[in-house]
Amino acid sequence: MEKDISQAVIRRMPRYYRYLGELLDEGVERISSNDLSNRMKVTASQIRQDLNNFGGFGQQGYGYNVQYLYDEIGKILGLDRQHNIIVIGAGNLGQALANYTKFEKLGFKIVALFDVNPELKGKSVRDIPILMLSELDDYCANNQVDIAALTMPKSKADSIAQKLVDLGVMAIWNFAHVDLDIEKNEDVVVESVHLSDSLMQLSYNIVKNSK
Amino acid sequence: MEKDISQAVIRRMPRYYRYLGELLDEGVERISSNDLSNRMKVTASQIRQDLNNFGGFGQQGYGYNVQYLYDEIGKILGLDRQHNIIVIGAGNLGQALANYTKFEKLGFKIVALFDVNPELKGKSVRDIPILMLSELDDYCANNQVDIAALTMPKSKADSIAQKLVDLGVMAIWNFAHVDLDIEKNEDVVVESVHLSDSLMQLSYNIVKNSK
DNA sequence: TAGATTGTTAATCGATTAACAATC
DNA sequence: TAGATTGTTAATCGATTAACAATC
Repeated sequence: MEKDISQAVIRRMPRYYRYLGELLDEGVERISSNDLSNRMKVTASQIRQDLNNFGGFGQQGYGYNVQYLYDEIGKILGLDRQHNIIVIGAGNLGQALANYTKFEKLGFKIVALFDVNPELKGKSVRDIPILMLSELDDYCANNQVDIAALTMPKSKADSIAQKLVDLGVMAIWNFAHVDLDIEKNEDVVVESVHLSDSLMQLSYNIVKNSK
Repeated sequence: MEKDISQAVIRRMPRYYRYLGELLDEGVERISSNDLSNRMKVTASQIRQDLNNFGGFGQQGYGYNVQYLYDEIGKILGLDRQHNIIVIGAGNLGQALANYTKFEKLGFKIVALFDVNPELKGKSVRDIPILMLSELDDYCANNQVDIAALTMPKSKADSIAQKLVDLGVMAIWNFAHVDLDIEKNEDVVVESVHLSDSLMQLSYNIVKNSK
């Protein structure tokens, strides 16, 4: 296996991708690490170092071709393939995720939502069906599921995460306010969005600012 | 001003708070940095270093009193005061935020939602009123607003963020898929939740894992 | 007191920045 | 060719870990 690239670098890649997308929209064809660094408020050195973890995408004296770099970063991030997502929990957050058309443009397709509330049975969001949690096993057996997003209460998170892994889902996008037991398992990819943690960080900075 | 504490440390504080809360629920009275490190999968050294940025909360030979440490970290994170939040955009995500009772327990109270869609006029979520965006100026003039959460499309994000700052809101919780211009302004606290970035990071790790 | 565990200094490791030779 | 800018090595900076004296 190749040397692992640090998480610090990985975290910055989507941001590069975002800025390159904006440049494309503006019709910019090429950009130097220096110009990009001014836009993004990072050092040009960091941009060059980060990119060179994956290969030499630029050209001396010219800079980087925006479209080419955009596509290459897309490949690095796995955006050149489709990922099927199921959402566990069809409450507001689950439905919000299902309504984001942005994700689909990036190759992430939400294919079904699951809930325990019988009132939601038979309903759908943007043609994405809401199924009962009891149908989960069946669904996973008959459909390709790459990612499961957990938007249900944290008390259920660990058991459902374990069940999903048993059903063959190898990546969990966790919105429950806990660290999942399953994270200890190296083979499972877990990415957590801890909204209350984010809010506390915000709060810390408010307090700091007001001093 | 005291020496700034690194963002790496700040990011870890909510996680400590979370684990201490769980310990409290379990009725654990005291814990050593070593025992906590086993639970959290970090080094005991890091825990002690992190905490000592803010003061000596422990006692040699004893460890840390869970309740005391929990309260102290709460104060550090500004959870000992109430923060009023308005949410701009009353779509699924905005309503999902309004429905999280968890935030309120942490001192973050969502007081109003704003939208441009006239169909939402007069409606409410958990008794939190949905107001029209045209009422924003008035509302901010007559109510204490500490934080504004942006859940509307990114095309509107910069202009609304600027407006909010002009109205005196000093912190923005940004869910739009852009970096805000306002972030360059040192006085404004901006915390962004970039869901698509998070998904791309997840995707990178899927690709890496499948190799 | 003896044992445990912190607070803190010192050592190590990794990430960021600077510098510049290579080269388009 | 001259100028620009990369890719990459070296230097710096900061964060993490280890070690241990202080002390409960």
